[in-house]
Amino acid sequence: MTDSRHTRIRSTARDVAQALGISQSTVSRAFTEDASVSPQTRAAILRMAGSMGYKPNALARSLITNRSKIVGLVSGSGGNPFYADALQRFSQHLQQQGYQTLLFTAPAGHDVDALLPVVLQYQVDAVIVLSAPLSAAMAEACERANTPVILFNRALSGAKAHTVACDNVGGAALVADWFAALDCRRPTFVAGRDDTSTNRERLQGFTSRLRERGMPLWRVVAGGDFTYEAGYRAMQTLLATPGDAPDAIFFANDIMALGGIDALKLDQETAAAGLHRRPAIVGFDGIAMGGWASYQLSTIVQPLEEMVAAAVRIVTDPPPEGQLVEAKLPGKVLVRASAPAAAPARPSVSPEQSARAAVL
Amino acid sequence: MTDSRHTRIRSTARDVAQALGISQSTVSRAFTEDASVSPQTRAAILRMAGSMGYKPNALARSLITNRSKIVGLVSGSGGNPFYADALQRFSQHLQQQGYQTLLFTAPAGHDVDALLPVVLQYQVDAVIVLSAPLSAAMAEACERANTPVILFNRALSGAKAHTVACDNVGGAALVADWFAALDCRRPTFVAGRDDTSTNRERLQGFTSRLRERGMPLWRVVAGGDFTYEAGYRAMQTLLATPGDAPDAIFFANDIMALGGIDALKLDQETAAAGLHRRPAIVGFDGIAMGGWASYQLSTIVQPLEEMVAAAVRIVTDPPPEGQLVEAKLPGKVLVRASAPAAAPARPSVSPEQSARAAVL
DNA sequence: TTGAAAGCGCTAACAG
DNA sequence: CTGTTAGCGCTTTCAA
Repeated sequence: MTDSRHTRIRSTARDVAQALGISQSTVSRAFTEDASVSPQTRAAILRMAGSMGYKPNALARSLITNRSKIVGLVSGSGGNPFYADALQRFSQHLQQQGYQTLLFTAPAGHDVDALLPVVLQYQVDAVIVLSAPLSAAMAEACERANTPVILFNRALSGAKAHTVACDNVGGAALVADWFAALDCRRPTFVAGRDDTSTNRERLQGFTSRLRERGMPLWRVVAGGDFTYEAGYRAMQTLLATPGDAPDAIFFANDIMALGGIDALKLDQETAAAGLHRRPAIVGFDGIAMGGWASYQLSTIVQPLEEMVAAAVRIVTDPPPEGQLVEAKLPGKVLVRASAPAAAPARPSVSPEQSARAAVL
Repeated sequence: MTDSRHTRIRSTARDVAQALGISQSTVSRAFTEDASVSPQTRAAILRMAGSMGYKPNALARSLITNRSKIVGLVSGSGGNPFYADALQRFSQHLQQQGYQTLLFTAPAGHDVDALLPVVLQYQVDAVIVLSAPLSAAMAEACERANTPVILFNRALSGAKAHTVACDNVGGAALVADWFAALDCRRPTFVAGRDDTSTNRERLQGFTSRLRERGMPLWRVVAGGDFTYEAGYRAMQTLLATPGDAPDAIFFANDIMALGGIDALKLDQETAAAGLHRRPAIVGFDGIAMGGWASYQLSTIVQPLEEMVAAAVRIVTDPPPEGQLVEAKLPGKVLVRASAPAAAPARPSVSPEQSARAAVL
């Protein structure tokens, strides 16, 4: 009576060795890049292994080398395309460096604390946290387990974790400059989840640069969430008192801005068209949908590829013991139709960039 | 001179045992659900483990149990939100069943063959292939390695692999019925990648149901790709000869349809508005963006949640040896503004249903 | 209920 | 260059 669950018969290094009448360790060496095996033996081994379908067991290897070549990627469950994109790139970059990605998704609304013990059981070489909050306690647990943690676009003050992020404060300041150059009178911020560092930093960077320029922040609308629906509702709120509309709106991220644009469109269809001037709209992220013809969203583009590369580099070339990386990469202005380019004269946005608006 | 890479000191079961003056195997038992340990010893062990930060090493466990509780999830690199959504759900469902997800992403344009050997080295309990083609040869390699393969929304004739998919043929037939009820004269199909089973099946289901109803397929436009841009260009092609426009278009998937809608909008702004009547537009998938106010895309919704659940069930409750699952789940019509609802009795449009178009 | 011992598949000394 | 030996951290008989 054989338990079928225990019947995963895959051939082992010993099987190959026996078939060839050589020692098991020689077989092992044939699969190690810089081990001393004669070319003939190696060739014979590889041929035999091929015909027997043998491949070294990565789990057994990890046990002895103490390095699993697995990275735990912990992510929230929001539907933000920016993070879907990031996830794909992480997977590809890591793969290319010989690492595997073990994916964990936090249930909606939860933080990732409950997941981490499991992640650690799989002996991951590092943990990357991707769009979900992590408690300081858990960061410490990783520290104790000697597993580096990399926070991607998340800040966690005082925690022993590496950080790779877009310069949210600086990016938001660019938006303030932009609105100033457009001579806007009623700059408005639509907030996402306000317990996130991205939201706080974008609001803060926006507000303080406006203040530096002597412009008061006209209004802040709480979206509550980084979603299309939240952006849509926020715009409705803003349009509720018709005589009192903003002339420039900075949304906490792109997908909210898309919702806002849609709400605005509907409103302008309803009201006598052209009754109030279209406000300038700017988002943050640089997701593909912003370039779609219906939106033509102006935005601050995060240097996603570079950010991912930076995070992966921390995994592949770990910094000296005890040293924490804190990378903050600058975002770039992308001008499309939703907010006109600023005039050249003042220290703000260059006009030549409006050429980049073409969608196809 | 200690090699720092080998210095991942995490406490082991032996450490805990020594600290408690008991045997290592007792510690092991404390972490197994139905092992015989006295409640007191277990409590003591768990407490000590907690304070030492000990957790069983999942890799070592896999080595002996011959089950890794890891599922390899192999995916293509397209930016289709439908698959991003599927990925998230897989991750959550598997997690909930105590399985981990090892993620592999095929480089753009490639099939997943090159990835599979690596996947197998990690001793995954199953492989799920998600939006990328898999060769029959590779499916066989998995078979030899005794690892079940589950193809998600992909067909592979003759291969020893389980299959979970939406009923593309049936769904496409629903679109044909719909267009017939609308009394369309020029039903058109915009194709995606034509080396995919999804594309073939949707075209075939559409065409043959049209034929059954005595309606000729008016035109097929090759998109080339399942992308927004491809849909956009296809629509431009269709609009190139103005007197000769289709009155109903079925796009191979949602995201192409969104591109098509945008191209159509632009065209109608340019041309004297209302010159030609808006064609009915229907997509396939049911992605969130289809519900956005700018699009209001009518579509065939894939039962994604059920499909994922079905695939995961194959992993958790494997069918008897040698038996292959072939699940085909029905899609559902979702009426929004881009294609009017068909009247129940007669082939005409009921106006009241356009009320369902509201987005929020 | 507990401990001792064997061994999963592999890598890494150490001899030869 | 190759074989022998000793474990990596764990589960699992088998006795006690």
